[in-house]
Amino acid sequence: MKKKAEERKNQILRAAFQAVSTQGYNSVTLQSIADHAGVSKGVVHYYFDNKEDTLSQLLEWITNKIYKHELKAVDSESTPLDKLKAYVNSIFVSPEENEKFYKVYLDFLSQATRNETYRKINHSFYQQCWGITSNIIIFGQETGVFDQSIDVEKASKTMRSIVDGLLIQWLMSEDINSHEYYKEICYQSFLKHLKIT
Amino acid sequence: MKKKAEERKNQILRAAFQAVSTQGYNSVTLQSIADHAGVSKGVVHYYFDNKEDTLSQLLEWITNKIYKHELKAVDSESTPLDKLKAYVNSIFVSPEENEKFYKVYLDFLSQATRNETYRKINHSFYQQCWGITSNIIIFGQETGVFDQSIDVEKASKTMRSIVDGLLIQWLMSEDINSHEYYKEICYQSFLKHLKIT
Amino acid sequence: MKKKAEERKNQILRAAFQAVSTQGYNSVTLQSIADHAGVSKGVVHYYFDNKEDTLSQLLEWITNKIYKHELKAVDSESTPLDKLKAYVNSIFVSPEENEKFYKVYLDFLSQATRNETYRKINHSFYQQCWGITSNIIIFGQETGVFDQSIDVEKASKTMRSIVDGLLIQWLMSEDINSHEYYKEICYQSFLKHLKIT
Amino acid sequence: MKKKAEERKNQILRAAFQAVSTQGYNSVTLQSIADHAGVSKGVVHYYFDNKEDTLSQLLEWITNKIYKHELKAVDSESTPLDKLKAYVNSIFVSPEENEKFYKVYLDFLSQATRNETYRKINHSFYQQCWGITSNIIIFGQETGVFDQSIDVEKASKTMRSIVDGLLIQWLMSEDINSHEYYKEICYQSFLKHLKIT
DNA sequence: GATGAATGAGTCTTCATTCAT
DNA sequence: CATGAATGAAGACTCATTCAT
Repeated sequence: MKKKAEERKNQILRAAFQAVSTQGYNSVTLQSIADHAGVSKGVVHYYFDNKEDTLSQLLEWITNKIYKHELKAVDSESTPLDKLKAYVNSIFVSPEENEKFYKVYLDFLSQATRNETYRKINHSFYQQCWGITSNIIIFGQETGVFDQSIDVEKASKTMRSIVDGLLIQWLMSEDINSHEYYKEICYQSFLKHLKIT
Repeated sequence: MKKKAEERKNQILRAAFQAVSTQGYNSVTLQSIADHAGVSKGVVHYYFDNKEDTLSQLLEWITNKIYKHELKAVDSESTPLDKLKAYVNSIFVSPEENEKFYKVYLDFLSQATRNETYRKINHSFYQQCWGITSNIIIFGQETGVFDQSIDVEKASKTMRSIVDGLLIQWLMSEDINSHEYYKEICYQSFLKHLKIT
Repeated sequence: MKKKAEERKNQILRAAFQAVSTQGYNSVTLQSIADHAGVSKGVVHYYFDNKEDTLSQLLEWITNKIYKHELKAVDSESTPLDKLKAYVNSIFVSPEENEKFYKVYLDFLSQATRNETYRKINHSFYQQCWGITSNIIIFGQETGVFDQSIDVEKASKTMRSIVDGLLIQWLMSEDINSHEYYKEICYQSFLKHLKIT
Repeated sequence: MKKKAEERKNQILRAAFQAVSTQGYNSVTLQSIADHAGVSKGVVHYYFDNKEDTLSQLLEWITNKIYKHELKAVDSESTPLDKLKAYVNSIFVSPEENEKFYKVYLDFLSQATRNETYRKINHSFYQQCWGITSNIIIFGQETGVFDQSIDVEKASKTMRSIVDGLLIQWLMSEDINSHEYYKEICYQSFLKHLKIT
């Protein structure tokens, strides 16, 4: 029985993701989420306390999915450079995916500036992201591929900032097909930053 | 008479900035903007067509102010490195100022993903920002301070992404006093990126 | 379930009729309609798209009711003259009823001059009214009671104009008790017009 | 000085007529009336107490103008039949004029059902209209052109109802070019009613 | 568990009216 | 006299939330 409830929640979260991505955090209605999920409005309230609860669980769910996706990609490679490449590839998936996710993610960032719950969830996500790059950098330093003088913490923050910042610029650009171009900038910036010797 | 109207609009835009920064783009009400400006609700409608008009003019006004502020800071220095330093200083003004502006700015970024008007205004802002760093980089290359091989366009995008990305991470951090720390990361990342010779 | 919704809509339309009759088309508020129906404001919006939708459905509902009432009265008689008499009786029901309906009807006529939806609904109503009198006239001509030379279409238009025009004059008169007098004028005008032989 | 004020008021009333005809009684704003008159909003309030005062003076002004127009037309003819013809002609002036006036007039009728001031003004207008036809009928009876048995009061009411009713039907028709047709119906109905011998 | 009818708080928006200049 | 800036009351509409079925 528990399983069924879990599935139901996932179904609603998936629907919520679609709905928020299309309509935006503030324009989205519980009715619209219910419609996307193919259930009635009451169901959403049955599985979630209220609108904010629904959406904060969505943030947790989606950031966790993204993190796992990135982690898996990095783990499946064995050299620092391959891991770095895999990381960038796992982030710049496709214009469609990135657009959908970053629209929602920007909404949450915007909310998080004034909502402690969201802020904390997002902070955890950042820590996970920093963790991935930290591991890559340390591994690279240990194997002599990356510059020894790099401050791991600082570099991780810079790398995350490049990812977020570039994808935001891409979203704001007039040309959605510049996706590949921004991906390139990201990877080259990473390399430059880690001063490959 | 025209002057008075212009002042009135600025007064309302200042109030709107305060109100949006505190309450957020979507929670802000025209009533609250009017309250912040110390005028009646009707006045806002007298000077602006509607809520969206008010807020899009706010975005234009605030990004323009920020751009001019950065430009002035950079122009007042004469060497590439001083200009770079001045640019970073003009961005990382103070925790209070940065928090206020970036809260509002994130709100607008979030809106811009689904609103062409906002997107365009923000795109113009980006072009202005890219322009500032491009000039610094080219100047540095001409004077032999920065690496000749740097792709100016790409570097400018990376630099803007570092600024945005770091300030977002700073906003999300638990420690608002890490402002100085993030500023440092920004400057060091810039230097590393321009491969000072 | 469908039936309940239908009843609810009728309940609201009845309430809307009362409200419009009392306050007038433009002064009526959805709140007032809700009050008259003994429901909350939201209910009206639940069953109708918006104010105009509510009121245009009211126009359709009320004109249809009037038409059916007139038709039934005429159908229950068997001679042309009796039908004519029944028609007049079905129109001039009582001062209270006529006042209530014609106040609302004048409101809609006034709206219909600038609103295609209302104009069309009202045009349909006119066609139904013309149909009733046309049938009476043709029946009268066939049975040799009415003048053969009467142009059925023209006569129907004149007859409807006499009904509308007289009831408007009655509404504008200082003496609401002149109802019977205006009814008499109507019937006599009809007879004169059909040149009873 | 008095003359200038009178002209000013007329200028505003003319503007109000245009504005009401286009936008409707309830949609019209004092701003729009001021715009049509080419003056500022304040001016309207200077010459009229408030919106209702403006519009009730408009009703008086416009009905008076119509009455004088009809009276003049009738007075310029010398035989009963010519007077009757002239009366119809003075009413069915042109599609444009009739449309403009009857839109406004229907608005006022609709208001008059719940506003004593308007009702009285309109009742006076009706008395004037009845007066015109009464005179024609009596003149026709005296000269032996019309049926002696006609009840003058009743016939006048019927004749006014035919005018109002037909013009309303014409306004509601899909074909605004049927103007001539409705005029014909009006004249023929009048003749039929007065039983020309 | 699921549905969707009902509620009502909260906002934008319009506009008559006032009044200082 | 004329202007138009300012006010604020009023109303349509949205939607999260509740709850009876």
